Amino acid sequence: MRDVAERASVSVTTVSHVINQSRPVSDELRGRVLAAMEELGYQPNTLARSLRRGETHTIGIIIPDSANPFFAEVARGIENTSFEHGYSVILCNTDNDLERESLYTDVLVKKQVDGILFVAAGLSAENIQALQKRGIPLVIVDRQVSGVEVDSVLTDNVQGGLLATRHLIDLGHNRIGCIVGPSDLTPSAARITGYQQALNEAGISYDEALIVKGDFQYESGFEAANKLLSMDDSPTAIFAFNDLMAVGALSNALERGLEIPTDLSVVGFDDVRPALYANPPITTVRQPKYEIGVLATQMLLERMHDPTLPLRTHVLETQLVIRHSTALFEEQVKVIQ
Amino acid sequence: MRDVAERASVSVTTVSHVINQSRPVSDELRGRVLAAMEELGYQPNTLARSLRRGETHTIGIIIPDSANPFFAEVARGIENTSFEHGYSVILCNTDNDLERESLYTDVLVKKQVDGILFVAAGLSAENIQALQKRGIPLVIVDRQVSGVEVDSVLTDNVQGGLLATRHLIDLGHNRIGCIVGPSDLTPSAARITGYQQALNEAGISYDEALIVKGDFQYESGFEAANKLLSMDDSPTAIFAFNDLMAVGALSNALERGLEIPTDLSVVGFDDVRPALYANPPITTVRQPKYEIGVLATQMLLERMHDPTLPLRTHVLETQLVIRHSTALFEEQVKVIQ
DNA sequence: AACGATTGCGCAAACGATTGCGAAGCAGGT
DNA sequence: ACCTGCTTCGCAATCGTTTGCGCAATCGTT
Repeated sequence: MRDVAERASVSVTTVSHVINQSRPVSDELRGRVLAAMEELGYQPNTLARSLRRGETHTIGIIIPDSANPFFAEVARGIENTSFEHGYSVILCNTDNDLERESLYTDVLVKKQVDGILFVAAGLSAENIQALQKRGIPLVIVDRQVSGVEVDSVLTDNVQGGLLATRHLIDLGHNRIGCIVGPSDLTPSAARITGYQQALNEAGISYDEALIVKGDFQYESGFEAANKLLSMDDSPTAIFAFNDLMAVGALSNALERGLEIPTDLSVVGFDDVRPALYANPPITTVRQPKYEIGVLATQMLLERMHDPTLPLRTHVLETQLVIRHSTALFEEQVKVIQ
Repeated sequence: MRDVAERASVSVTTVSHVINQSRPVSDELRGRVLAAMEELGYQPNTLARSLRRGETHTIGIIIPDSANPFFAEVARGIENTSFEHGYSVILCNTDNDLERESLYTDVLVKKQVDGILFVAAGLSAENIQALQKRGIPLVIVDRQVSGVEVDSVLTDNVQGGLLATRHLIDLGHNRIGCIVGPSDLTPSAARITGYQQALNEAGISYDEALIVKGDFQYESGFEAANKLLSMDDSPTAIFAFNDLMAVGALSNALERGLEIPTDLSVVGFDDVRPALYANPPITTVRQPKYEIGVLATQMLLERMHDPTLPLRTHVLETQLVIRHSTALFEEQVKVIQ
């Protein structure tokens, strides 16, 4: 910048002002400065600017695994809208490792990011409050933490569980297997609630034996279905709490020679691409993944611009996407007879 | 930092030195400083340090789409090894938009990243040279650009095409449909070469009609297979240049009532999860995606530490992963008879 | 007791920008 | 001729660190 100033025979002050248009500059000088910048191939040093201005135009995103199709989509939503608003994003994968998560948040605050997006993160209420105390804008995505008020965007998992289960019940199923996620993850708990609620509505009793736990990965869905389908009184439908597990369940059923959806209905959750790619394409509960990312970063940006804003939490609706992995139970009975 | 110094009754110099262990400090003072830091909850400002030291411990990664399972994997490789070495990564998705790509590279140099990883980027030889002239460490991944020497890591796509095609030929196929990618993408061209080479070896003539173009997305694979399978003399096997298109092709075949692999063999490329999840699981040519990411960032780190290093280009081997979407053509014939 | 080494620390100048304050020049009004 | 008010620009402090240089005290030798 000094070089530019020199070449244009002006002060660095003036150079700064033509760059930022922060003060009127005569056409004469502006021209010289612009020319000098061009000739020198000058690129402003954002570090120095950030140091002085106290803003980095960078946000951090802390996420379990950006290679997981669900998170990948919300990450894209985040990255895209950040880009549109002139922000860069630092990507931090935690693999659900709490230590790595806190290591990364430390890095982010040291790097003076303007805000942090926690998606499905495991941080405690205390952690959050500590960050809030420091005045760091943040929003929590896809996980609610009790005991602290914080900006957050969630999806209505109870509703999602309800939708999926009702759909199956409407099709005539009354023994519905359930492949759930780790119980400490709030979304999973909420979906169970929705499941139970739908059973209640229909007067179907809740059978603990039909619940088997997975870890949201394909393999665990395969294994879970294996258990479910080798029961004496095996379910006629399976509701997996995410699509990856649903696909796993589907594979297991197919491997057993079952016809889908004739012999077994399966519904997933999330509506990621693999659900659509499956054969048959899997009925699922759609979460607006990309939009979640968009909304979350919009909230973050708003908070950054006005820290006094009241805390908000958005909860988004889910939507049942009916494809070809679910069918009437009556039909199945006929086929069997 | 000034506060810490004051509270410990030492100079900021000393504080700096205990933080960095860059100079011996008496236990007495060190203790006071550490205590003061603790009490104040002090976190060093990385911006200032970077400004002074001229290094940000941050790298940029420019990538078409981090939500694409292939790129997602290499991104994870990059992020992980960066993290291990104490580097953060700024994620830049381009969606193959050249303007966005150059916008992002500008941002990165202004943010003074220590290096840039271009994966499957579209930048020209001139762009690369401009960056090199500026002294910015960079490595190119998954795309070779001619007319300039630059660090890069590629996979042996010719070999990959060869492996896949030979496998099909060994199974007795001689009409092998080929779903290729955009022709301006170097990997696609190389795979075609491998395909042709394998045909030559076997004395099978190359039939232009069997080549149909896709865009590496599921849908285009579906459409391409649709064309291929409605030909009068339709192929008995399909080689798709990535797994997403292979899955699309599989879906189309299944929808037509074809049995896989009895009526049609299909092989993909990349070995991403969706290929494994498919029913039947798809035979594919594995690229070491994660390792590509790891290797690329190692190369970048090495160049950053020693800019005088000779330019290198690593080309990685592919590997045929045989699953259940391919079978002997003879058997097919028998079944038909 | 005197003298060079060694150890332990602080001063102040960077790094590359932004910005409050003030100075110079000029026009217009009295 | 003088004052007022714009307009246009530069000085220098500042953001929070790192680091070359130098000073003072201590130590070990002779």
